[in-house]
Amino acid sequence: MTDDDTTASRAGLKPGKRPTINDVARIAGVSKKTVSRVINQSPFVREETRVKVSAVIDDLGFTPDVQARGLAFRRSFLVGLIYDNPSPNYVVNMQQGVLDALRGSGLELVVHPCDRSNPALVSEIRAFVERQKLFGVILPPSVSEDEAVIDVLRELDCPYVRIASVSLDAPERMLVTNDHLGAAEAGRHLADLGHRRIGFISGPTLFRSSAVRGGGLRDALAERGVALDERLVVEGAYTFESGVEAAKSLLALDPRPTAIFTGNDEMALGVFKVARDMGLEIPRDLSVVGYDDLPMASRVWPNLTSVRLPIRDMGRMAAEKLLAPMRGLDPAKLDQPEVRPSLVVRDSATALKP
Amino acid sequence: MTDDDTTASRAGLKPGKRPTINDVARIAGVSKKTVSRVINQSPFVREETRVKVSAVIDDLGFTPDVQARGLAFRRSFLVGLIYDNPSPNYVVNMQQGVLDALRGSGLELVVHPCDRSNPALVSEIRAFVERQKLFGVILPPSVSEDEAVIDVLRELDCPYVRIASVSLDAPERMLVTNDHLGAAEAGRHLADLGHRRIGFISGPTLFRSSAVRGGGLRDALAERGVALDERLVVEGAYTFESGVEAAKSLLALDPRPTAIFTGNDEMALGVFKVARDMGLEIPRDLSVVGYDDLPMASRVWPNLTSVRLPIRDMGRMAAEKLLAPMRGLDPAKLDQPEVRPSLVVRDSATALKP
DNA sequence: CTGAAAGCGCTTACAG
DNA sequence: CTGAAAGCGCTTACAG
Repeated sequence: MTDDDTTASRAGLKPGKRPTINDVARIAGVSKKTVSRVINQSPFVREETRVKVSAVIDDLGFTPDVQARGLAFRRSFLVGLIYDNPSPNYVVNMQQGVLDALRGSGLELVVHPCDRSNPALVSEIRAFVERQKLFGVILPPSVSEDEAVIDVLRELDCPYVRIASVSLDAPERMLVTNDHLGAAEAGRHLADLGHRRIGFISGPTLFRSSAVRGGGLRDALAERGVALDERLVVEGAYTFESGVEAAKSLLALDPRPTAIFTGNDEMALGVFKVARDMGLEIPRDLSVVGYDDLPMASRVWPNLTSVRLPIRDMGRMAAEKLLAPMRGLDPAKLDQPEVRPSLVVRDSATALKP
Repeated sequence: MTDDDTTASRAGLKPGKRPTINDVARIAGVSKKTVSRVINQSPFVREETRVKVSAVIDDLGFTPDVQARGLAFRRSFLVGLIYDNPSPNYVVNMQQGVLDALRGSGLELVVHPCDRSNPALVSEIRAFVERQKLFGVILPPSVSEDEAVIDVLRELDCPYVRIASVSLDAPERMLVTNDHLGAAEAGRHLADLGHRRIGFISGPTLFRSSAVRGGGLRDALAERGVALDERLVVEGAYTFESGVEAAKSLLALDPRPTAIFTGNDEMALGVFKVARDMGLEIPRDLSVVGYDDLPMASRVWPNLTSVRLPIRDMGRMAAEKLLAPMRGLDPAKLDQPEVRPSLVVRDSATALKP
């Protein structure tokens, strides 16, 4: 088949130029408004017309110009991901999940890292959302918990979905992760291994999940008749270094805890380091359970027992909520399974020797 | 100051609606074309006029509509990052570097992971670039080495910058990382520690950097009078698992190598695992040097000696090349320092005991 | 150095 | 169910 056989050349389209809605209309013998209706899946098009126009669209390989549509709609086809989570693994998994949901929708993903300690945070987000007239925004923790940011999105009439460990908004704008459950599993695991003196290195209080995870641990232990000693609770910052500091203070106690649960894996590795420096062997002398199940959890020695959050799935589910109205679905009633963390048992926690 | 004092309300602008070029023109008492000239920094505007118009722009907080500009320019204000590197750390650092350069430019970053083994790779990239009419694209390895992808970008007249360990394109479209140098540093380090039987676990041949790093190692050893035994060279896949397999085969040799250099850190951790399983202690019984200097290099035990690539800087420099024409600069003559990897010496490689 | 007209490729609002 | 007109907010090409 030569170029001259294509519909494009038969219709006398300029080569090298993309076909427009006018070309489709002319060739299909309808008005451009009708083509527009077909593109936008309007029900007010006769089936026969729809088929005819669709055939021309496919034949020409026509795709509507996003800028022109955006200008007319006063809305772009870009989804923003605004995040302040410092873990590369978290960020990349989240991005991939969002992209999973966006695939085939014609929407693209624009990434926007931010820093909540930056005084210009809100004005920068405002400028970003307003300039790009974003189709919608996805907010993982902790920026999802920032009401000043949310206020701006509401004011700009920008759809959003928040991901958080507690319900902060209407169901159609929330994806709640059951962090209480994940921490509870970790707590039960340690209690069932016989541990009674259990240390907890929490995340920073800026993250709602820190308190939720602490609550999950506390409740699970209580369920087993074990009280969480508040003197064994230390606040970390979700970083390796903060894990080191917290572990030093916990392991300097006498008697020291026989097990430590950390709010994330980075801090668990800080515990590993301090234990090694003190000549303690994990898990023989100290059991450790982390949270996040980073790839390195299964690379370090001993392999780290950790709570896994399905981050990629979370990204996908949040994006699906954002797209639901476009697909004629009710985002509040989306049939999404609850996001449940699960404990991945490896070698860093073991039964307490009597 | 009340709302009624603002220029916007004095001029009778509708509240809640963003000011347009027409508002600026009317208030400044010029035509919209003149405002357009000011926005686009045309030299053909009298200084007095420029100042007057700029004042109104600032006063109104006017920012041009990106969709409308995009439609008229036939080009969006989006930079695409197309990548297939599987390392989350690499990806996030690269994104941050690109964003460093984009900050303040009004451009946004659209991420596009891809898979070179996907037969639809080229058509998907074409659709992405064509639909969004990208301002430009940045390509890290290995997709930067894919000529079919580059052909499409050329055909679509989409500016791009490639990042690679060898020069594959004109200087204004290339950021070359001196991987030969990085691997050579690793090689010299091991030779200087007295190692003679040195194993090399390379990356996949699909990555040009694999061969370049091997060459750097070989040349540095030769420089020290040490020959790289080709029987001690094994191809890995840049994954932990492939590092495990490669390490098994290398450490089963008799005599086994006294040191192993790996094409990346992931594979180095595979070596750690095998050594541990075999009862070999690093660095006493085996020295290991990695490449990438992932965050976990300083978390594992012993801390991993590794070659660091300034990935974030690379992202920034590549993006600066892409933006140079917009800033009236010549991208080929940009004053960018050469990208030089550097060896970060830690504890995983030590002097060979006689 | 400045401006009135036409156009970028779509959609909304209104008719029929 | 379908269409002609006007508009989204900018820029290009042409005058002056």
